[in-house]
Amino acid sequence: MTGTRSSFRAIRDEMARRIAERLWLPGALIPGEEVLAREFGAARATVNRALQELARAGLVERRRRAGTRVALHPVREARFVIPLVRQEIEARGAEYQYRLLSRGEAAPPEIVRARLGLEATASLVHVRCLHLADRVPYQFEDRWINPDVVAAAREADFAGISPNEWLVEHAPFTDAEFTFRAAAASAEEAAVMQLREGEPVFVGERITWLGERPITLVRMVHPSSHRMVTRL
Amino acid sequence: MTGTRSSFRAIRDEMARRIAERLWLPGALIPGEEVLAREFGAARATVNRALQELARAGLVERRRRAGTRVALHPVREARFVIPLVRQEIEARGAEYQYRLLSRGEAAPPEIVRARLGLEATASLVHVRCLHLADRVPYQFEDRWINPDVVAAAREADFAGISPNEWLVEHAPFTDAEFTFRAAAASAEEAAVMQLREGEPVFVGERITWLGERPITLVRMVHPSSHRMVTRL
DNA sequence: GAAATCAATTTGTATAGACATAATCATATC
DNA sequence: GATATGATTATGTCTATACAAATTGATTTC
Repeated sequence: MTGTRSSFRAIRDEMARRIAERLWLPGALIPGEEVLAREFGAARATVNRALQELARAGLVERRRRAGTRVALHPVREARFVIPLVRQEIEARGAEYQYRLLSRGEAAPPEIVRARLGLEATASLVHVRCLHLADRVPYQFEDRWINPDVVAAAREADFAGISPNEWLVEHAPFTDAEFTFRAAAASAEEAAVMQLREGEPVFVGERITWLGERPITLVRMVHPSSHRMVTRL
Repeated sequence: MTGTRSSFRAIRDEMARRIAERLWLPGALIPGEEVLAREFGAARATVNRALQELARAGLVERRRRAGTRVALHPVREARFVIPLVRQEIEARGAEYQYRLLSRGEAAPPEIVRARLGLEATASLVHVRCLHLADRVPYQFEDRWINPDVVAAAREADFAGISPNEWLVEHAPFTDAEFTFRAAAASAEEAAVMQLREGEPVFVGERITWLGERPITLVRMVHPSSHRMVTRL
């Protein structure tokens, strides 16, 4: 193939094709970087970059000295973009509205201790609000903020700006954990979202940390019409 | 910082720290690669690699000639690993069981045409089965396979091996679309999963293609105790 | 036969240098 | 003033080379 216009993209795609078309069978050892570099008429570093991308995508597994082999069970991973609710709604061409439902401070141990791993004495800022798309409830946000990390949260006015967006501006994070599941709407959720109690809802939860310190826990409740989609 | 042990990881993490701690503010232009290379005592290529990773993670935005700036709205993305059901169950230390419920061929237009975009005449292999963890229903799998792409699916014996695993072995794919949502259990789903009708279930759907040609559509139904979790 | 040791091999990473590419800014032209 | 043009500059990519790190396989030692 010498003479072909090479680039790590072209090489990566060609190798992905060979895997997809089973020219390189699952579990099989593929040629070493030097051999491939000669075949593609490129430097080893270029082939290396292509292979590293395939490895990151889960198509191949690489080990020093052992070489590179086609993944037996392509443990593919799906990536979901997590935008701001407002952007998500506006991207659909819908009108965005925001409504603050309640705001307070509390320290329920099942949140403070069990979920965030904080001392039982720590009190948290608690905000409940609703995001609407074309005047229909889109997401109910139930959020707890740790003011020991984000002191300004005590004074923040969440009537005009959602805690979602406020935190993006004021509280950088280094780590996050996402959970998604189905649940039955509680009486409160049903009332707020204009659903019947017990109706299925799609629930996302996110905890974020700055280093070791938890910043915020948020529970996001969507009606069952909500879909989370991604393309690999 | 010359003299510090450098590596693209160390440089990447140091820059991530500066962003997290707001030494580099959102929207701000950060120094160019050459300057950073001098500061870190590394080659420009090394700084480049570090910056590319930060860009991929969504922490910075880079444009030729314009330079690199800290992302204003870190549109973070969550990555979910999609393993085989069996691996998922065994990874929890639970006993895996598989049960074939039905197997046939049909061509319902709402699947053939509307979902897969095939000619109305195309008939599909239809498999329904159940995956159990410690003898409790874990996932109900309702799958349609396009035998025009995977001819062997017509003869495959799905009593011993789940279509899930069979397809991984026999049908490579190049593209996939994932959808997740909450729904109410249908009468059939409730019966199979030992739930009450209308109870919330967590539903995943996946369509895969080989090039332009659809391979399979699968609907995966989990009880509402199911959680899909990821970190960062 | 089991354990320890060592050499060989493959990927991982760093580097300097080069050119490509895209976008910006200033300038010239209509 | 609006539009084209071109120089400039920061990032994008490739190359050749070098050494590091991990792991295998063979060899030696007990």
